[in-house]
Amino acid sequence: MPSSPFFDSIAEAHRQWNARWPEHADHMATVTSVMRVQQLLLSRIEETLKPYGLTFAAYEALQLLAFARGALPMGKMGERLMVHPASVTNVVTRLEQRGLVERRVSPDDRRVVLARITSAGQTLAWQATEALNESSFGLADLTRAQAVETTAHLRDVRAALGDVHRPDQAGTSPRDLPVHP
Amino acid sequence: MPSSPFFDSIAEAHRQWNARWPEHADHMATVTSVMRVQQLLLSRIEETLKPYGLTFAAYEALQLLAFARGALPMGKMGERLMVHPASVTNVVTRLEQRGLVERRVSPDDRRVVLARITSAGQTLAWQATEALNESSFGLADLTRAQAVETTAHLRDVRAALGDVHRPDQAGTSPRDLPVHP
DNA sequence: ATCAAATATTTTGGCATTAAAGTACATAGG
DNA sequence: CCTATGTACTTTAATGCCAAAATATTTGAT
Repeated sequence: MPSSPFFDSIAEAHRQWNARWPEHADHMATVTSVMRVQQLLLSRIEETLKPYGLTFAAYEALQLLAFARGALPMGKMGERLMVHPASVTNVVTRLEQRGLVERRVSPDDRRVVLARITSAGQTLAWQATEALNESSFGLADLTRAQAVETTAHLRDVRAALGDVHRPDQAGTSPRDLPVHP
Repeated sequence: MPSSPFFDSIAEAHRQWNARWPEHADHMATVTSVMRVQQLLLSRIEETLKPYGLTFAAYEALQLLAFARGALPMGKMGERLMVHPASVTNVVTRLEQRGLVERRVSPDDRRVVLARITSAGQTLAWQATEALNESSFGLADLTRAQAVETTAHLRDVRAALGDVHRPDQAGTSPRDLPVHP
């Protein structure tokens, strides 16, 4: 019996829940675990990105544009990143101010704003990606096998949340649900 | 081959990463999965809590006080919830304005502020908890077995992140690392 | 006893996110 | 045409989070 108040705070929370609502304790523990891991990962990743002056949100946007061949419409970026359109406006504005990204109105449709990464942006994106890879995204102490297994289980969770089709029935009917309902 | 651009956006990202940095693609996919699941869970949970006027952060603080016997120091709340002290100040202020929580200075140490749940707060906490339990915290479509397995794998991840001791060696030496370094 | 260091909380500032309203543009139907 | 409706993006407002500075209080060392 450890002397510190909580050896594993999630196990402790599970016990408390189990004492009152045993039917729901397991799902509660899963949710709490996801939240906690996300919190820890995010802080490690942002620590790695800090030298490059990038938040994780900014990195994701920049990396998306780095992968893209040419320019992307703002709306497409929001879809891919699965964030609100206003968030795209925010992050692209800040990247643009630093000269990492350029905006221009689409010649085809003047409602559309296209974002394109600059060469300075490409350089920074490559460096930041290298740093993240080197740090294994904060998961250096996790074996690749553990990573693969965890991802597989989380895919089940995503399936239960409607983010993906049943894993054993790939290619059935693609879904095109709006991200922002 | 699905006709929609991304059948599973995480599998797609894994392929892209694997083509360039095969050593790191598995860890990247794990991180991306965690982030995505957290996002989906949080939005479901906040949807469930909306009728009670609670965000998830507010719910967690309120529930912590509901479980506590008496009053808790603000700092203790931050430790338990693993959030920044400023966040505790914020959320308690808002709960206090709604009459769900009361603040008072500790008689023992006048630097310390104690927070205690009111009876109105207890009632609301109980109702919100019932709603979350009913919704299985957004994971109603996940079996309990899947929930348990996922939690176990995430415990490995937490262990790799230093959040918990090695799962097979419980009770070694309790750690008392500060949450906010 | 006094003064420096540590502790507990709040304040301030910056960034992120969402919802809702506003602006500009495109398109389809009369 | 030209108007109604829809689309793409931005702006605004509210909330939340963290980091760092500020404030108040206690503790420890000389």
